[in-house]
Amino acid sequence: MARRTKEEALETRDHILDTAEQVFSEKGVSRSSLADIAAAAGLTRGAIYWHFRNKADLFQAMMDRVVLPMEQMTARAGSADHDDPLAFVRDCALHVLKRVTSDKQCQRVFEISAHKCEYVDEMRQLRDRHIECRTDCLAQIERGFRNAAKKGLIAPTVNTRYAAVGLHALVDGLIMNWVLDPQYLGLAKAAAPMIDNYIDGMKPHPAPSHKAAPPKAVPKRRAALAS
Amino acid sequence: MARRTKEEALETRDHILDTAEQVFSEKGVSRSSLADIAAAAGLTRGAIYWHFRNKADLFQAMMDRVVLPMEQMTARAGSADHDDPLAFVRDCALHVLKRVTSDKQCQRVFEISAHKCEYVDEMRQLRDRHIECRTDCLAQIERGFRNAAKKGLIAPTVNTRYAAVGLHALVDGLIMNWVLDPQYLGLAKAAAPMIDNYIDGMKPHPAPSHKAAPPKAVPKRRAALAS
DNA sequence: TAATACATACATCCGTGTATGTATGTAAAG
DNA sequence: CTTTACATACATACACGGATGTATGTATTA
Repeated sequence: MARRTKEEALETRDHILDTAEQVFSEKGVSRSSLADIAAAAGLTRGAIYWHFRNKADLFQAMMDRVVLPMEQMTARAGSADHDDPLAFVRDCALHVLKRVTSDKQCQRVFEISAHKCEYVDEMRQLRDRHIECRTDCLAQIERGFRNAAKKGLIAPTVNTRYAAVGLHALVDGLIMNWVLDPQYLGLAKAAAPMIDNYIDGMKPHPAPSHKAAPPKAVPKRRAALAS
Repeated sequence: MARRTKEEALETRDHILDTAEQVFSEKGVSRSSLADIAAAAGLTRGAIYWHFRNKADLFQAMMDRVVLPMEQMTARAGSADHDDPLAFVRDCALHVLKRVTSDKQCQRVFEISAHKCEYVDEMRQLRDRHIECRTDCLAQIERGFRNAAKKGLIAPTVNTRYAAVGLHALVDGLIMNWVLDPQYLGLAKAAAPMIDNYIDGMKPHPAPSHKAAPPKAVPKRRAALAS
């Protein structure tokens, strides 16, 4: 073969990334050679080395396709211009979970990053980025919680920092465990009741006050938890 | 050198495992050669091949030293012979978290299994075991919750299955995130309030009933969450 | 014609597994 | 109590494949 048009070259690049996802998912990152990926893509290593500097660069590009849009979802979870900040945080968490369960590519990439790669050496920058992203995410959630606390939507005894860390750990733990073995839980259906279980636990105790409920029709939150 | 006594041989074996922990933690499992480990231990590959069949066998032995005792902790979280099953589940979760934060070896091994190895090929059996262990753990937690529900310690609207999955995901997520970067959270101090936040959210709403509280003095659970 | 988009070919290194060497402990035979 | 014989606990040496990076070839295309 030889040179193809720029469009086709971009298709080739995407095809390499798609194939890399599958090969990484099957054999793990470090056990996947560039020859494996090239063969699975119907190409040779020459094509890969043309589009990417090395395996780490290829891996990075593969991650970016999923992580970049995902980061945008959490970036505004704590924005102050909502009349129900608590529900907004809830919806953001659910959006992330829905995304993972519905988007196969997202699922594969999360599975790879969680259980099929090692955060060392070149991948270490990925770890640093992961931590940075987590810090931002936690800050957003906590902002949302603090806004909710000001409006009396959260019991004043709740530590918003710990509550934010807890929610993040809950969502993160659910994703990690689900991608490890998707059939351990119908996550798509369980997501809402589980998140609500956590969120509702933060609300003031006395009664499901009539002040907070009416604005948005969410009557069956707790009822959905019934077995 | 030559043959040493059986005692010394066992010491050598343990020393190899200790060294493997450190090397794996630094370079990741797949990038650590047996030569690296041998050199770091002041030995040669011959010694390793004497005590272990190959790297996978060595890794397995390293994991067993931590995982086996850990599995015992969760194995009886749901036993029915406690008057406060809910508090017992809580204590089990806290014990696990305390262990991770206080036992350096446990911390390193968890870090390796979470972020420094790939669950593929030979390691796949480790994945299967991980899943099996999780299934048992979930069953125990759910049993504890059901026992608590019978005693009215949990709101009847709570789905015990989802609640168990949630608690496990929370603890798992906390551990994974903490070993990734221990300084993101003072886990030792945050553990109790965070677990209590989750557990308390499951309790019946109307009032901190006088029927359930008196048996064990747990007056300040929610207060501990105050910021 | 020159840059592009790959394929092909080559040199190098690294890790594994195994085979072999070797010195010591251990136990039975004398 | 020696001596012999064998198993143990490693160290050393070798053969092999496999992955990487780069250099070069080649057919398009702009």
